[in-house]
Amino acid sequence: MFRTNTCGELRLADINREVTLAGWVQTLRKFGGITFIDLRDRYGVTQLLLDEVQNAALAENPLGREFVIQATGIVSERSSKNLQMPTGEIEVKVSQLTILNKSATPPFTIQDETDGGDDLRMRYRYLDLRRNAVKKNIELRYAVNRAARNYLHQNQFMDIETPFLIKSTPEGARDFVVPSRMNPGQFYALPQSPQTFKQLLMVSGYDRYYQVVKCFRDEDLRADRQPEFTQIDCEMSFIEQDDILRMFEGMIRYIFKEVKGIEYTDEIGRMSWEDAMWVYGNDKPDIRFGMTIANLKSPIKRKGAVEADGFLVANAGFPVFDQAETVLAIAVPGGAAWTRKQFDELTDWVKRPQIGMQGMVYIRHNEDGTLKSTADKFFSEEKLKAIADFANAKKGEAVLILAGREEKTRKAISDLRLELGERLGLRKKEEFKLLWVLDFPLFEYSEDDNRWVARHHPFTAPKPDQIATMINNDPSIPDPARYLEHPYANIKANAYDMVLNGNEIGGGSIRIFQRELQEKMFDALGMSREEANHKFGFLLGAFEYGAPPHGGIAFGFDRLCAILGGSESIRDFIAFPKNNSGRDVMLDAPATIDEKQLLELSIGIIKPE
RNA sequence: GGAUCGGUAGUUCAGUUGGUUAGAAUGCUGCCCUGUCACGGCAGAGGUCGCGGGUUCGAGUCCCGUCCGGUCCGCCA
Repeated sequence: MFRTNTCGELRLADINREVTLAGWVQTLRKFGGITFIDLRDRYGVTQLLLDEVQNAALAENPLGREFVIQATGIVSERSSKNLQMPTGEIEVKVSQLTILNKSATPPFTIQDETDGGDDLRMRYRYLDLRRNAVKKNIELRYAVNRAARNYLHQNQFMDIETPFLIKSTPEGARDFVVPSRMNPGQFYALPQSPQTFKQLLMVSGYDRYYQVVKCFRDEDLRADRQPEFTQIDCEMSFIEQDDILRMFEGMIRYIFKEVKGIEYTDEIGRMSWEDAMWVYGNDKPDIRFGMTIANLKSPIKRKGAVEADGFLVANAGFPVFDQAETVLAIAVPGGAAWTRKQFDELTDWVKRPQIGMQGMVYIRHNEDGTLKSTADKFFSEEKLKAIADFANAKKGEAVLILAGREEKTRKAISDLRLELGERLGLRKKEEFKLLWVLDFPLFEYSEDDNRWVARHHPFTAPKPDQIATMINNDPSIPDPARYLEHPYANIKANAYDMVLNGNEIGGGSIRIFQRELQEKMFDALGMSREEANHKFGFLLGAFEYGAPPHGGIAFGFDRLCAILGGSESIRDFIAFPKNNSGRDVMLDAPATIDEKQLLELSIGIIKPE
């Protein structure tokens, strides 16, 4: 037998057994007569003890870090124990040691706290994966995968594979393309998601489908974005939105329980997209903390906003506010005690190009009830008090106010809110808060193309009571400046996102399942009938042969794992990730290919001048 | 496409106002050590300061270009 046990399982109860272990040399600790070896495998670390005889043999064939060895010996109680490690009460007194393979000195230490930088770790990813810290992420990923599959299987979902070599449909993200040798000049595309296939499976009657599947998008990357990533992709027939929400609340609860041991019993809130944007400035709000946004220039009363004079800041003779499209405020706990320097630092933060605000106005609501502001000149203390009250700023808090163009200011105050939440320690890693965001707009207006684009994707159904609005109105936009007045601007989609701690972890929709409505959708997106037929004729055709009502959802598997693992970066949860230029630095891919290969593919390289 | 931070020993980093022979820790090599587990002690090797150009009596340090890596915006669901 190659090995009788793993390096993680021997205990006091195994004393006096003869065992054989195999693994990697983690460390060597040599003394005059004896040597200790920490032997590591996937399951743990066990200490080996070499006596004088073995030690002498070691001089002939020296060991080094990461050598692969096999050791046979007797399990013994240690004379000095290490209770930090599970196997710390025993050691194996080696009688026979075989070097199975040598190792070069690794370029970084294979420890929990490695001395290797990211680039180096990625270049030697196979060594990095030996580290406990990375291994536990990969294990967590498998646990999430297993839990999702178990739950879906228990609920009659079927895993059905769909092709990777498909047709390019430039709508949404850029496609990765693959040249076809047998069809010169023609290309496959890699799927951005199995969207149309899962819908076809619904037409075929496989009424509950799922897949843990790779998807590909040729767009620029981030810490939480990879060119190839994994989705838990699901679709169901004969359901309404509520059925899907409940089914997948069940799944996420099951995952929390199985993977984290957390019973997530709280009701999962449901918030409309409009409310999310209004109260949090963001369509994926982090609801672990408050600091909700008050709109100082709007008369509209909303959930979470205190009833007050909405035009609080209008016509005060303060040009910054008067000229702004919108004026938004948040209240920061403890902010009244901040120094001038702290406010200046935060002002610089919002003025960075990434945020791009001109400045920030603030009001201190002091503990003694007085109010002090950078805009004192324009507002009486009563007015400041009214603003503070409207922004829900209690004594000891500060009101931070940003003013400017609607969209930019809303994004800025949302970023500011998240930044402050981070700085004040309100975004606790070990706290998990789920939320559904519902009723997204079906369309977004594209200034570049002066047409509507699908916010989610072109197969998303409008709310049932808005189908008529869509059917009965011409999608064309006569005056781009007034696109908001077009009936299409207000059509809401039967779409939903699941949000966890301010991250979109899943999103989906009820789909269009009737040919007429689907054609109308393509019209609305400015796609001619020919173009629609060329790109999606197969789907439109399928809709003529008894397509059932259906809908689905897809979860970002890598991101879900990262959040459950308490990390910002999804790369730690992917065995072989790419860097932020889309490169695999271990393989050094992508790479050029031979002239001969290019010739076979009928491809020439155009050099930009 | 843009912004920004970084690149110095195998590795992680320090390097003052431009000034003699570029340092530390760790890793590596050798010797000593029978209870370590971040073992300890002594000695030693190890550098194209990313690359190219410029300014200067003199550049790791200043300037320009370029390559590589990180983060973000645009983009992306």
